[in-house]
Amino acid sequence: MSSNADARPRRGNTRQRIQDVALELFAERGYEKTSLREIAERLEVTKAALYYHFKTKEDILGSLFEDLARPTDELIEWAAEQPRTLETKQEILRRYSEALAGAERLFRFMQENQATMRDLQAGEEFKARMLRLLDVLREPDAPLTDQVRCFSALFSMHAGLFALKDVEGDPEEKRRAILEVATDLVTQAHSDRESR
Amino acid sequence: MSSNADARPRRGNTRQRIQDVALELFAERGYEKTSLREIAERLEVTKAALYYHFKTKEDILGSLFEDLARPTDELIEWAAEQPRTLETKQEILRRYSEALAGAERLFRFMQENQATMRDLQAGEEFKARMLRLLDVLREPDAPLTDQVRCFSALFSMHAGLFALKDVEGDPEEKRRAILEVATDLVTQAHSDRESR
Amino acid sequence: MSSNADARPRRGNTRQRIQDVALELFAERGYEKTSLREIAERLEVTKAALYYHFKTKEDILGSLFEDLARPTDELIEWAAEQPRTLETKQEILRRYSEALAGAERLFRFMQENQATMRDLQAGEEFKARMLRLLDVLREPDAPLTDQVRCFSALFSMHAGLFALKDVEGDPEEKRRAILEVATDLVTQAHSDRESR
Amino acid sequence: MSSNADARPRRGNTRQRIQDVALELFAERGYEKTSLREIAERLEVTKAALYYHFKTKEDILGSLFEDLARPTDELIEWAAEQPRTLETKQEILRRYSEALAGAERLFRFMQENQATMRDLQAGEEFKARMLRLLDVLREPDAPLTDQVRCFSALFSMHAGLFALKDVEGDPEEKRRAILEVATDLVTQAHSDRESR
DNA sequence: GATGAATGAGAATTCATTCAT
DNA sequence: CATGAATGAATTCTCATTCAT
Repeated sequence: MSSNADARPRRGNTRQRIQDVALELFAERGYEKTSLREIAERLEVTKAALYYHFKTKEDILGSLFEDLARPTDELIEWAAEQPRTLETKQEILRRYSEALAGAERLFRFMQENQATMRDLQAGEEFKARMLRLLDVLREPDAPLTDQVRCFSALFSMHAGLFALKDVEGDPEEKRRAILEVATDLVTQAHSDRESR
Repeated sequence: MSSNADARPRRGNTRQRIQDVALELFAERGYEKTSLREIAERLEVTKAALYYHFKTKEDILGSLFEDLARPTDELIEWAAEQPRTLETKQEILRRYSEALAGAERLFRFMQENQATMRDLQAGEEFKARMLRLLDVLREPDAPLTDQVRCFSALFSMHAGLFALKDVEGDPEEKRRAILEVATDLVTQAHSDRESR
Repeated sequence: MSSNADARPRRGNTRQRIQDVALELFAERGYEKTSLREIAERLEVTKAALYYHFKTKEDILGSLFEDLARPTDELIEWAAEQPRTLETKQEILRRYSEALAGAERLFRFMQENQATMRDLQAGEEFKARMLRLLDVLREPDAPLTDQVRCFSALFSMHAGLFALKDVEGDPEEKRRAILEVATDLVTQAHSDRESR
Repeated sequence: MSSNADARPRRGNTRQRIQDVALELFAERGYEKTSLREIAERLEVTKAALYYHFKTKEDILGSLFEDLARPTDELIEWAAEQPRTLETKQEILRRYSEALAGAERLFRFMQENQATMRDLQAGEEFKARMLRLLDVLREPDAPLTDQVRCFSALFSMHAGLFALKDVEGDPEEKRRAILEVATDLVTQAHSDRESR
């Protein structure tokens, strides 16, 4: 019988707690403006303790991506193998929307710290993934507007995550609205194919 | 014979040059990662010279907004006074697209440094402007999806500015494609009004 | 044979050493004219080390007060509880004179950096203490001259600490002479009470 | 017809105005904490203008002493020539008290910025004057206590200038009270001479 | 009698990182 | 698994001062 079910969960989970607090602060105040001191203080450990668990500051961020972006990664992997049908595309969006919702803070962080992401290893990787996803959605020889539509669909899903924060109602409802619009865009882009 | 042909061209333009270099670096490397030392070095002046022209680092950024975002400001002002017709909305997008193109680096900067913008005075102001613009485009009692469409239109215009950079072809063509998609979205949102 | 006889004696005493050197320099050259660089250099540590031990420059000074002015504080506490007899007053002066001698450099510092003290937290606190001490010595309804005498007694004790430095003889003898004059003044002020 | 009788008295008096504002700020916030920028701003001129009138910051302060401390200087000159009678001493105190009142801000400044004064030329000079004044008051072979009394008298007059500020009543009355106490002290010191 | 533009030196402070214990 | 103590490099900013105009 484990000793502390809901008591202060200290112990093997320090790594986890660092990640939690780090993500919270990174998302809240930005990567550069969050210092390791702050993270350590909020956790009531010393800065040196952080270095026991992670090699560098960038590493902490990296670990967040590894842990939180994996579902997204798998989704993209899966998507790349599907046939390029409309149904597939729609399903991809549906799943991507959920993936985003599941790691909201992380994606919000990315959205708001793009300049920072650019020279972080995790940033490069993420950008590559996005492009692969885009490649699944769009038709290479489609007119520019349709390409934009696909891009727009993706981007709106990202941005919607937090930009609609101070707009209105129930988050889940909003998510579905965004998904609907994105699906519309991709559908339209897909349909244009035939009329060419 | 004029005294300094190519000698130190230290005329009244230093302030301008600071702004130029600052915007360049801010956009390129991000606000926090750009130090005043770098700006000064690139200009071959001392850091103190920057402080002769601007009170703080934030002030430099602020001045960029004042100078570059004014056309946008005036556009929004104008937009707020127009009747809420479809044509108006389309015209607004058209003009906004141009305004964005005219201050591309600045808007790219904003897009990529949102976390930073959040606690800058200029950030607050900009956000407020965006919301006003959104208010002109959307119908307050429209269904959520239509609201999202309007938001999406705006956001895609911003993001498109630079996110399409590493995608393809002629910038002007891309801009028009983005504008077209945005217009579609707003048009669709507007038209839904009747079918309610 | 212990490992570092005269090697870097970098034990737990750094904080102390900072305080020592800081007080020395603050008293010698004034608070503003003493830079953290100087303190660090004289200690052969880096500036950052100072910040490990103290949050700010003002904090270093604050800590000196906390450590050195405590005896004085306790004395004032004690004084406030005594009956307002002449004997008490004399005893207070006697003790205060000793307290001053025990933290000579600190009081000299205060005396010579009043302008600085004014906007330091420690300054406010000290002033409040002085007024409380004065309140114990003087009779609230005594004539103005007697109030001045009490104030003068106190002030002379402070100033004497260092102003007599370049005057003459044995410090301890001087201290006693100052105390005697101060006692005279307070005694006179107290005696006047009856003749009113 | 003169153009500006009571209008902004600009013109030949800038030097004066600099001195006024400088003294005001020096006394208010301390010498080091007062920057030339502040002085210039309050005068609505540029820093460079200050340098037209004074060679350095220290020079501004120096000029204040030259202008304001001259009466004191003359007094001391005069005092040094008088016979060493009790009446003389009393007269000296009386005059000195008035001299102090006439340049209150300057003396307050000195009192509160002793650490600064120490390495200013004006500081050295002033200290020398004080010692000469002290030499006129005290008897060289008097017991230590009596020497202290003289010193105390002088010092109380200085300190009283502003330390009694937050104590009570009418300034002029306070000045007289201080003078009275100082006179008492010197008288006592003088009288002891006989009883030796 | 002043300004506009700049500089060189230096201030306080913060940060990511290291390492012996 | 962690801390205490420290560092080196950087950062933003301020100051007294200079000088051509």
